[in-house]
Amino acid sequence: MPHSDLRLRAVGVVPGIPPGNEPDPIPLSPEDRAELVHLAQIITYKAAGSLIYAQGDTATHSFLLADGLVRISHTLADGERQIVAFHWPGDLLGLAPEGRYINAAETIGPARLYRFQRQELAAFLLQNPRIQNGFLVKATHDLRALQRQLIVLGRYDISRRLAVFLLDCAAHSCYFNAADAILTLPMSRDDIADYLGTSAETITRSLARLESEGQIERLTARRLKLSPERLSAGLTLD
Amino acid sequence: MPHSDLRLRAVGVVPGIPPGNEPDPIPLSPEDRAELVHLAQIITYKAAGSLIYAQGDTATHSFLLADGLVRISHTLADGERQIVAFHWPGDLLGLAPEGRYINAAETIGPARLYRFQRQELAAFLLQNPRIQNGFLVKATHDLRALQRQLIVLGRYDISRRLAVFLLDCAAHSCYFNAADAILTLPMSRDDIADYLGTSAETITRSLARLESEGQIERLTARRLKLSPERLSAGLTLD
DNA sequence: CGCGGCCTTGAGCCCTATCAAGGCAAGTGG
DNA sequence: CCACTTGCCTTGATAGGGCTCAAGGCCGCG
Repeated sequence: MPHSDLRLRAVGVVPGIPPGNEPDPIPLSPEDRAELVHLAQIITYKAAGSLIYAQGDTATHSFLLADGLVRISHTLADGERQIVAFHWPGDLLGLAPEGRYINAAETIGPARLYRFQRQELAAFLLQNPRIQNGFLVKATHDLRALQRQLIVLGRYDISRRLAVFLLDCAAHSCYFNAADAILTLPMSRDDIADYLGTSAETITRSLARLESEGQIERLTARRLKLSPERLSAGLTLD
Repeated sequence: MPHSDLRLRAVGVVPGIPPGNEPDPIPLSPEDRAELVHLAQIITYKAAGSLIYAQGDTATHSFLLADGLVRISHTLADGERQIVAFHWPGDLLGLAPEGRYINAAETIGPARLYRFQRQELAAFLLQNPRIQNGFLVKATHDLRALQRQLIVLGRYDISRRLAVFLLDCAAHSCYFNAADAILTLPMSRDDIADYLGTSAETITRSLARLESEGQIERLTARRLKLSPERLSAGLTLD
């Protein structure tokens, strides 16, 4: 292959003012990327909802998502589920510090990932400070993204959580057509609800509310026409 | 000094079954620690509520908390505040990926920290893979802690959020006396509320509720006698 | 002793969870 | 091609947890 699609996704600061624009990835030299690819095995999932690893499994591998969308979820003893993150191409998965995965990782639609043996990867990173630095920067980005989600869950009502979420989705060009401002949601109401700390019914009602306020237009359940300016108008992030 | 108090705090998996026990820090060799100390400047704050850095400030330094307690908060445009983390000794602060601090960092009581020039630290880490690896592991721990907080905010009612929080506090021996199970809260109701995504009034009411259920006993506003088993009984985490 | 910050308590209302039922769309087998 | 099934989405009714506004109490400090 001429040059692989291995990359480390950077996280923008805010609900991006211009949706459809993804920030530049965290820099990795072509040589470094080649070395990583060399170390990795490519895993492909064709079906949606495939389990990449389960909560509680022995953590044998780490992953780098090349293509597709993955949800990271944690199920409580009473069956409640919280989705802790959606991972897009360029995101790292399974960097569990302990011997076991804390969360489950499942595909949403087809996906392709690079798979690394944890021990091998760890040893490799120690030998390659620049790449390890890329991983550290990536972890820092992910920390910031989680902090922002914490703010959203802690301080926003559901409509605003949803507005942030839709804008976040719109930042990924694969699901958002900037030309006509149409977002194609790849995940179910349940997934969105479990990500935003609410219920699927409330997601539906909030979408209806956003529509009545002219912030979005529901073409079908999964196809939404966004008005990015109106969506971000009510938000106070940054 | 014989051996410094520089260390990288590890994060335990759960509301620790035996409170008062802190997990072993992330390993750093004495030489590595000495090098880090050499690179750092020591900063001391005597007053509570001292500003270490403000939201939006140019990010010139990173910090490692040696002693004391620090809150990391983000204030929204409408004045709402969310506390994104409390930092204990051994935690890293100000690892902002961009040029500016996203959040503010303020002391809660007296504090002492190691301060690093960001650029210097970055260059140093590139030269010292083992130390950089320690930082990467630390970031991974922090990621996990944030994920857990996300689960708590997304799926728990306020009483249970509070139970988790109290157990977390009790994991830090400086504020928890394991002998008599007395926790001395270092922060105000407002701080707790802004951390748990609720209001100070609700914190008070939830404390009252926990007391009526025999999970805690309020000696004074800031001194609580905990029943760790009962507190963790209602929780479903892990 | 008095002041101010912090904590507690109360009342009313709104948002959202929950339970329940119905609609829609895509896929399957006859 | 159509009936049926199944998963997902929407809508309704109701109850309750938590927010907000407001006032009063407590404690530490000057």
